[in-house]
Formats: sequence, C-alpha cells, structure tokens
Amino acid sequence: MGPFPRMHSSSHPVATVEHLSSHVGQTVTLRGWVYHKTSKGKLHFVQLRDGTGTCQCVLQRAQVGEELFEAVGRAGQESSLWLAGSVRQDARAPGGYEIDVSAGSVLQAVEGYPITPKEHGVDFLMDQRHLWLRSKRPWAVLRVRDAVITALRGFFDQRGFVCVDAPIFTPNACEGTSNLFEVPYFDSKAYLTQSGQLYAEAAAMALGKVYCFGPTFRAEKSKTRRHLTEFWMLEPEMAFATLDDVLDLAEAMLCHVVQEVLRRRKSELLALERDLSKLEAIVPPFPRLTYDEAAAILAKEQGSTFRYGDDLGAPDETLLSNRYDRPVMITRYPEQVKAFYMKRDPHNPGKVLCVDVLGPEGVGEIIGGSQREEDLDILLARLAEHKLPESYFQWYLDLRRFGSVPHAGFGLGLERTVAWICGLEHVRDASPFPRTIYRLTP
RNA sequence: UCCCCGAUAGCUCAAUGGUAGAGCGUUCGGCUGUUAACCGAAAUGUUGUAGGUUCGAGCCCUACUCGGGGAGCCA
Repeated sequence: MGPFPRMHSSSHPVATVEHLSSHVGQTVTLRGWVYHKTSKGKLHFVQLRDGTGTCQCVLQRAQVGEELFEAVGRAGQESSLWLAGSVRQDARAPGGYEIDVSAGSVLQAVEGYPITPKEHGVDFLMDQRHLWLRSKRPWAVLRVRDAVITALRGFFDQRGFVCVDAPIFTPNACEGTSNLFEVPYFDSKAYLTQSGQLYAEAAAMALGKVYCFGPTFRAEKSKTRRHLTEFWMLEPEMAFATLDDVLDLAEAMLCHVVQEVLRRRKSELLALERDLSKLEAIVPPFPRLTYDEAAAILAKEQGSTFRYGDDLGAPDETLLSNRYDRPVMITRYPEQVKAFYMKRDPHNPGKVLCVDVLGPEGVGEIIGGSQREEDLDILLARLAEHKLPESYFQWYLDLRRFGSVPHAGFGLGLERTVAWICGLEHVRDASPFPRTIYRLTP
C-alpha cells in the first residue's frame, strides 16, 4: 500500500460526500473507494464512494500528471484511494457536485471485484454480503435501519422509559412455544432467548417504564420473506398500564419512527425507489379492529380459508392489511391461540387482551403485544393449561406475589419494520448479516 | 415437516435427445464529458453430485446435495 498519513498527504482539509455542498469553491480531500469508473481518452471519471455517499471526481491527464492518471486508470472497482480537488456544482454529475482533481494517490489498486454493476442473484449476493454492503441499496437500507433504531431509542427516552436489556442465554422457553436454539452451557444446557419480555416485566416492576432491545432467536424452519432465525426485537413494558395504553404507545411510536426516517433519510428512501406518499400517510389514528370484527371481514372474502377460532394465517393478515393505508391493530384474539401470560378480557369471554399490529403493503405482523395476567392464581392455572412446568417460572410468579399491578407491553420486530419502511421484498435485506435457516455465512 | 420452482463460463441467462452459446465482467488497443459509455480484439466450461434409459443426455428417469418461493409457526 501507498503512504497513508493520518488524513492525506495534501494540505487540503478532508471532506465527506455527505457534506460536500458546504465546500463549493474550496479544495478538499475525499478518501474512499472506486464505486464506478469510466475513461474517455485523457479523462477519467471516478465515482468515489466514501461511506457517506458517492461523488464524481474528474481527472484530466494534463492536470493530475502522468503517474496519478495511470494509477487511477489501473484502479478497478473498489480500489481504495484519496483524491484532492476543488468542489464544483455541476448538473452533469450524478450527485450534483463534482471534484476537479488536482492530486491524489491510489492506496490499493484492485481488479476482479466480484460484484459488477450488472444483475446478480440473491444467493450470490448473500455469499458476498460482506462486500455487497458497499453497494447502493444495502448502504441505503443500513442508513435507514440506523435512523429507525435512533428514532426508537429517542422515542422511549423522551417518554421516560429506561433501557434494561434481557439476557440472551436463558434456562427455558419464555413462552413455551417456539423451537429454541440449544447451546452447551458448561455442564448443562442453555437456550438462546426468543423474547426478553418476561425479564422486561420484572424490570418494569423495578423501574416503572422500561424497554429491552436486542437479538432474539427462533429455531423454526421458516422459509419465507418474513422470517429470520436471528432478528432484533424491541420490547417496551409498562407498570400500571392496560391494553389501550399499549395501542396508544405503539401507534405513537410507529408514527414517530416514520417521521424521523422521512426527515433524516429521504435521499436513501429515494435511492431505494420507495414511494414516499405511502410513508407520509402513516399518521394517527390507526384502524383498530377486534378479532371478531376481523373474522367478520374474512368471512365475506372469497378464497379465505379462515375459520372462526383459528389464529389469523399469513394470507388472512395480508388481506386485512391491504384494506388500509396504515398499520392495522387487531385486538382480543381467542385465548387458545395466544400465550399463557396474556390477560383474559373480562368483557369478552374466551378472548385475551392482546394486539397484533399488521404492517401495510403485506409486510405482516410487526408488533405483538398484550396486557399481562397479574393475578397469581389465574397465572398458575394458565401455566397448567399450557402444560408448562411451574418450577421454571417461580421467579416470574414472584412478580405476582410481591406488589402485582396491571401491566402491559409489546414486541416490535426491527427487521420487519425496516423492511416495511424501505419497501423491501424480504426481511433478510433489512439485516446487515442475515441468518436464515440455510444461511450462516458470511 | 409439507407443497411448488431452480442449479450450464466469474455474473445473468440461452441451447427440438445430435459440434457448449450470448451479454456483462476480465485482459489488450482506441477515444477530452462519461452516467450500467462506446468501437475493435482476446482468454474463459468436470452443464450441482451419483446412478440409469439411449447409437447418442445440458435436455428423459431415480436418488441425493445446495438454493429460491410459499404453508405451518412467529417479530
């Protein structure tokens, strides 16, 4: 590699592509990689990618000298380099700004970068995920994902929630349903968490309003565009709260996140060819249906295989969400299709105080939440009905023995949310290094 | 676990049971305004694996491997 002084070997200040507009008329240095290059005789056009964006840099043989001109000529896609030159507004340049290069150096000349600017298949690109992240679409998605995470944390911080993270190694199934990943744990076994909720409930009794946010794992052999084996979930939990508080919180949270992404990542959304009007429509109030109301709608639909009493299937959810231009909240499902800890609805026998929030545009369930059962005896009975071993849940039952209060919360799937906001076909594209049933690498 | 689809050059894809092809990328040459440039030339193959049918299989049959989409389950 060539010399790489802390910034560069020219005396010009380092700029980033993101903030080039504030440097018009100045001479600056950009450091990055060759995203694309085309040459026409004594002229090179380099699309320099610096992580914050890409900028066209123009090299004229007569201006930059033989050595640099030839070096850039030999530098293929993703060669690393720095270039210094004056910043100029130019309508012919893709980003609107252009660098007239006067100096620079190629750090590493590369040839044979696997990802060419042509079409590639999903499997090939996922094998190259460590490199694919440099391409425009993954880059834009990761920037939106970052803004979603920042907006979520800001939202809960502003409302007085305390972040209390849950363990990833757990001794047993939180809900006793899904298949878990088993891992050796010294002389015994542990399982990777499928939800931090039970721990969040404990934290809520200690701190009032809390949320946990971390990776969760499902060993289900799901093979659809909505499933990963590892994904991030944000789970708020509130003491002294009801199902209605959950609905209001989820609605405000989703609106805040979408607003923040629109404010901070508009150019990334446009790069993803996202229809912004679909996101601008995400304002309160969200439609709220009970399970019974949803069932009545499905009963009138042709081709639906839904039977009253069943959980909603994926096609049913798509059918319902397509009726609205914003997320739809479906409450009060039959107790037999939901988890043991959900509180029964006192005004609605056989139903529980729960909610599924279905994202628009067929993205599926992005939030699942409920008011929790706070009564010790009822919870014991529910554990028995679900044939769950009481001994594993003693600490959880303590929460009902010592100052039990009504409380409620939900879980938000981060990748599904990002996929929805970005308009992605598949949740795997919302994760930097997705894990699916058949993919553990890179 | 079940259903459907697929696997041919580095990549994306063609090829009636009868000589293995194209575009892009790569390499070389040309060009002072390119946007996935263009023009000319060159190199590139264990057709996923193992059997079978046939005079002859990339193509038909069987099994397997890997992958894609969907169901169930769920965020």
